[in-house]
Amino acid sequence: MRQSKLFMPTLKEAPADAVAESHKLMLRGGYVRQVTAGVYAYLPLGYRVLSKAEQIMREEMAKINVPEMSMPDLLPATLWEESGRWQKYGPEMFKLKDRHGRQSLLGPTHEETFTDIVAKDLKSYKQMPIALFQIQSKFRDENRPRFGLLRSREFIMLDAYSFAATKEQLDQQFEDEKKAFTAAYHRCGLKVTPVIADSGTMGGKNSTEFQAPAAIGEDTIATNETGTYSANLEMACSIDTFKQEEEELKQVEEVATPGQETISDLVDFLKVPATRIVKSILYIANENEKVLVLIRGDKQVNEIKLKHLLDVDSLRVATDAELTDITGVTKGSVGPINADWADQVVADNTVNNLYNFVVGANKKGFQFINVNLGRDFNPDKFADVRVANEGEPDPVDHLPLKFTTSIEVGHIFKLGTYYTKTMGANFLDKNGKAQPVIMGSYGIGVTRVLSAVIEQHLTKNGVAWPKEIAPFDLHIVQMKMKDEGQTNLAQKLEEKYSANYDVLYDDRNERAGVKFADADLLGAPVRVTVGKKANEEVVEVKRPTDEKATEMTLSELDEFINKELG
RNA sequence: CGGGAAAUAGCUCAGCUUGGUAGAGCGCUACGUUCGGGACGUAGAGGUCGCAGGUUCGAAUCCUGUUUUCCCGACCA
Repeated sequence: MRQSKLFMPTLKEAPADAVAESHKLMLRGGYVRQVTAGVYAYLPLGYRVLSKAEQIMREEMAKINVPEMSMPDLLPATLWEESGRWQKYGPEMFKLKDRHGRQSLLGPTHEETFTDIVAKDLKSYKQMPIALFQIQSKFRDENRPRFGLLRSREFIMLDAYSFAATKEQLDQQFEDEKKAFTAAYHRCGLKVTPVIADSGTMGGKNSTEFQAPAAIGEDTIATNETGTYSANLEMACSIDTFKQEEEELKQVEEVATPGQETISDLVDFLKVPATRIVKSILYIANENEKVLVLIRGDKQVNEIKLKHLLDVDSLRVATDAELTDITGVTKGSVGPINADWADQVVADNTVNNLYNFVVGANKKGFQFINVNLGRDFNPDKFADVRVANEGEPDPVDHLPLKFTTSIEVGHIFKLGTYYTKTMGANFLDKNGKAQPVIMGSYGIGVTRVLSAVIEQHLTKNGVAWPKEIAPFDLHIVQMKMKDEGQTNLAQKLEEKYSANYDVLYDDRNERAGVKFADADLLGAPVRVTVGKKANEEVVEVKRPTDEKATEMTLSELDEFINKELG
């Protein structure tokens, strides 16, 4: 490809709107342009990278015998009413009406469509296990699109769906997909950690996220140094290292703590450590159930864990008005004693084994001190509902947890029979008995992969593309277009290497500085500069991470390219 | 959805407080000089100042409304 013909509008300065380094680079390098908030056009360079990443993913799917197909973007609401997600999915769905007034939507994911079109056609256990995938645009009306391709409203996703007759088959399919995904990320040059994850609105209990550590990530993952434990912070568990010495039980006392609302207020006011105070927070589950959650003062409640524990669709902290309405007191005075208004009292495990601690007295501006479990109150259940802290031992090997921000580049789910049951996709098992098909779903955010790869491969002046997804393998940069010797050599190299590689030949009549700057920005794995020594058939070769270029003869170049690009 | 900021040339921004015919740098075009790390000079092209109302003799500037974009958070994957 001749660079003079490639629409590659590079910028010296990044638009002020861009914050993430990957976003800036994609705009500066001429990979993408924004059309509207969270919607991007892929220019030739961006499209090439995208296509290469998709090709890798196609190959990895083929290796596990999963064929490609394509579902429509435009879907009828009726399908989603069948699964119950027309309501449940919420405002994130792009909904629209056609001219006949029929409700439609732009697909944010395709569990329903695959259940309808594929699962319902699987009539016998003999047809399974089987899986299919597609790569297409997905639409999610994100509340707040940001960071370029990292959180956009229209994005490209690879989504695979598996159909099994038995749990064992599903487990095997899940492992196959996990392997294929891992291989695809690896080939894209992306460092990825699989972590324990929350399955959100997708349903199912067992899900794994693929997280790519990066400076700009929206997620935090907790891992130990050996990698034997890794979880999204939303799901991470850790061992509580605090231990209170056993004490003689003292008499409960009510003390006035006027105006003290927070734990740190009470620490100062009562002169006790936060570990001797139990925080009480009122949650509203499914908009009707009042759940009082207790946790030791130095810890925080993990709402995702709580949501799983309670097995509810919605969960939120009660508003100040609701709190007063329900308990009669304000923040800071709520507690578990005489809390008849609570439908359920859940205590985090950190509350166990405390002695003579402080809780709200359910009387405005008062606390009880010297409170003890069993004697003064009993929670309905104990559970782990706290946010893990960095440095605490992991639950597997008891090694300290390290937190890393990262980008979610994929998520795989063991869906089970939720969709097939609600939508009625049954098959006959060996005994001739009707059973719902057991499904799994597997997604890679293809456009996120691009952002993540860039985030992980930034250089001083651009990016160092991993060779398998670089927009071009070889960048031939001719210094002087008017020099016939240089032109001859550059064209000779272009022709020779185009047979096996993607070659970009910078044939623009630009100054050397401009060409070098653009070449750094582009970051092809191998750059060949054709300059002064063209007539001696000597070129300069540089990889994006090399400090300096190296002079090479043509045969040395040949060897180098074979070694670098394979 | 709560909070904050912004919208003036392709990009980065000034001008607005104190109303008076639209500015700079980079980029673009032409010519000349230069020619291996985003050159220099000269001459140009390019903007209904987001949109709609209002105040005024006169609005980029003041007022009202509206749209869009970005950031922090909540939500979500």
